[in-house]
Amino acid sequence: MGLLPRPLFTEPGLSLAMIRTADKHAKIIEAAIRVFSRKGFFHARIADIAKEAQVADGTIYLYFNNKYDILISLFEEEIGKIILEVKLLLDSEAGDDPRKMLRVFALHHLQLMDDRRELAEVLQMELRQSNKFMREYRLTKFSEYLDIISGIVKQGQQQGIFRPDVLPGVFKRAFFGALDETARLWVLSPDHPYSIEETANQITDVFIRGINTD
Amino acid sequence: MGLLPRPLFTEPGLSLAMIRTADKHAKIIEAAIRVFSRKGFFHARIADIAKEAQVADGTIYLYFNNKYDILISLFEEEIGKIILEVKLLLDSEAGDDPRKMLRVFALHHLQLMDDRRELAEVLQMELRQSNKFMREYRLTKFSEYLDIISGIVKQGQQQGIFRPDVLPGVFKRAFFGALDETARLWVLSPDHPYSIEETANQITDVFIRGINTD
Amino acid sequence: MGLLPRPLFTEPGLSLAMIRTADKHAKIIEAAIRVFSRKGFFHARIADIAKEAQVADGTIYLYFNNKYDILISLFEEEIGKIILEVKLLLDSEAGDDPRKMLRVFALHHLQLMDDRRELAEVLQMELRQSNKFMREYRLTKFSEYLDIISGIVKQGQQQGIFRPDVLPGVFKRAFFGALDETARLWVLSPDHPYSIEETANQITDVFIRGINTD
Amino acid sequence: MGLLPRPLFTEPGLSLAMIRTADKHAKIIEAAIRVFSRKGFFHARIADIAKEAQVADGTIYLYFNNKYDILISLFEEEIGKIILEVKLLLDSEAGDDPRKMLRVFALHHLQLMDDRRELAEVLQMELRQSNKFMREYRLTKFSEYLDIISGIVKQGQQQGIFRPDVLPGVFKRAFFGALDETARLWVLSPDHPYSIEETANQITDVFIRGINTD
DNA sequence: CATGAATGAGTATTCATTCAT
DNA sequence: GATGAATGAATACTCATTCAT
Repeated sequence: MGLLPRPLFTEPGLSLAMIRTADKHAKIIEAAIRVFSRKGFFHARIADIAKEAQVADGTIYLYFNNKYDILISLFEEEIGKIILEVKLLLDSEAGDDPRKMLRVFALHHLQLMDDRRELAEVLQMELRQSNKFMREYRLTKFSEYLDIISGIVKQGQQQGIFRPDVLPGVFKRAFFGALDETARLWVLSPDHPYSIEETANQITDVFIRGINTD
Repeated sequence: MGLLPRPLFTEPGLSLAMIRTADKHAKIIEAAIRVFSRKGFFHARIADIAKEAQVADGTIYLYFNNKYDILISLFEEEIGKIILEVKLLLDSEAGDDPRKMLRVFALHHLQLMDDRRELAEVLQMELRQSNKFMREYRLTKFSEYLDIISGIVKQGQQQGIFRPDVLPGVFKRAFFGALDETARLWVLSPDHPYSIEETANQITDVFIRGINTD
Repeated sequence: MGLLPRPLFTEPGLSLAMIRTADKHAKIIEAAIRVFSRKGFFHARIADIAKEAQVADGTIYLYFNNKYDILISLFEEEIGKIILEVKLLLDSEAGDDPRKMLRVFALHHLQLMDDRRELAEVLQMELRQSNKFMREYRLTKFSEYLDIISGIVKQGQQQGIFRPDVLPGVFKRAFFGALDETARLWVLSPDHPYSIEETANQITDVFIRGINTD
Repeated sequence: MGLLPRPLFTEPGLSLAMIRTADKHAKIIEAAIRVFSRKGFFHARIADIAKEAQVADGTIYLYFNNKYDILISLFEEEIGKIILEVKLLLDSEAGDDPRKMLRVFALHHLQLMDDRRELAEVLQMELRQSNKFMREYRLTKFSEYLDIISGIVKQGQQQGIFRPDVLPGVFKRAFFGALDETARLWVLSPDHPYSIEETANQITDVFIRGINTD
């Protein structure tokens, strides 16, 4: 590294075609986020997504098996990105302090839901709605996201900072649920009375006090 | 005339027709809960609900304006019942202790979600899913349900038991979200590793420690 | 005759029940005229007619076999009345002059269509629309109405006033069609530029000149 | 490049796609004429028209907005064609003689109604039936058709052949009504006792004598 | 006779998906 | 790969008619 980076499009194994392909795939996902957030999954039409992505209806089926596959892919890919983001942030900003880590996680989650309103709506709405269909699918990335929380808890317990009798598997759901239900309010009524930081701190405070030893 | 007591069914406000009407209405709501939980709102057919309720398709439209109206009615009526239940329980079992009250609320919520799995699924799924459509509707009953929590918090703050800097409006969402996300897991995978009581206590412990003064 | 007329309701064979029956029958026909004219036959609902007639839906089926039967009855009865009216008028006002008779017929027809707008609409619209179904039915009264015209023509030919080579069976349709198409315009756009008398005269003038000998 | 002539199907304004599109549109209109004439507008099912046109149900909605739009398009297009036809015929066969023109118009109208029985039925039936709905629509083509008649009358009046006191706006409706009511009989009972030519002449005779100066 | 709640057959329209070009 | 015209299955809702009261 440090030498001239090879231009992306000449890199072996990443042909022009593959880039174009990746482009279309991404364009469709992005279009789907906008359309799903605007109309909801069921009321969104493939034609809407195609128009938004500036491709033909049929083109979508070159990249996805069916409408539902777009939703699943969207979830896994976007949550995948979020996981990378939050892990990076935890490394760079929270040091080894589990309390700080929970704070960083909470703030990041709420900020994300506020910054990327359309994505938030899709994750909020459809993640739940689709319970029924999600049963078959393993939402592996979503589990991975929740496991960041339980990981923090375990680390805090090993450090003796968090009470050992708290079940990490219960805590992760409670913590995530608390954050997400709060964010859901914002999606519904965008003018929130308290700032994101304030809210994130309020919630984290309660949970940290709740889990601290002594 | 005048001597004979009027037969019960002519008593104003409770005619036979009204009883029959109430019956059908309830039968349809109950059928809808089962069908929505089985297939989800969008995949549920009016014909399915009619069959399940043992009425003709058209009969449903004598009691509800449209498919969506069934969902809304179902919400408001069922949550209305839950509110009555939990308020009664708080009165009879929690005395004036806000900590006890949170515990009772949590246990009741989780138990309900576990006992009435089908209703739980509908509330879980469709409450979220329908964000899009709910915007127009005021989910008044749902707000009322959440306000029970903030009411408890305020009472605790007045008694000096809970920290005054906790925002009841944030706490109510966090607490509800924590409970509901936990219950959601059970709806998806019914075999939960920990008992309901244990889980309810874990969550309430965290929140009570988190909100307690000192 | 000349003696006291027996009151209708005591006349043997015309019981109170029969009168009430006749009342309901008439009320329904009148309601149907209003509703059909407002919405057209197909869009009119039995419930609309029942409401307009202030009877229960089911009551209609005590007096008519089905929706279509109302339309047919309406036609035959109303046209029956019109025939009586116009024949009376011809007797009293046209003497034995076939030219005068055509004039009276034309004026009466146009005036009727103008005075009873709702009936006019039904006759105009549905008479045509229902071609398909009318095929089975013999619209005997309608034929009788047209035959008044051909009767006049024949009389005029016998008197040597009208050309003998005019076919009465063709003339009757042409004359009626001319009047009715004119009236149809009024039903559509009620503000007609010329008076009814003027229009009736214009049309009759053309036809009388057209059929007069030399 | 540049030497070879562009293949026909890339010629702007007449692509293969456009030809195919025109085909389908026409096929559907033709099918609709047959089906509407057989069953009437209201009893005709979209599925019937699709089957008759040998396309899928959904295909119809690529060319028309809804069922009613098919009827309107059918009217305007078919009457448009008839107008062209009759104008051509008037030019080639009637010279400048308004009497001859009326004769040509009458014969053409009756012949058309006889030759194209199915179209005749639709125009007869539905044109009337749909009064109610037609009010919103301007039946521009139909007006144009009637205006051919009033145009002839005006021309005759300018030439001093027709009486100046005849109102062209009344005459056009009377003449059309006479022809159309006659044709309606044939649609109902196809075996007409007199030939088309004879009937056309009878009617035109009456009207020409009726409108001639002295 | 009168009622009106209940019935269930009937259908226009939508839209995910395919496939010939 | 890309297109978008064509497909046809799927379904909420209406309303004429019946019949128990």
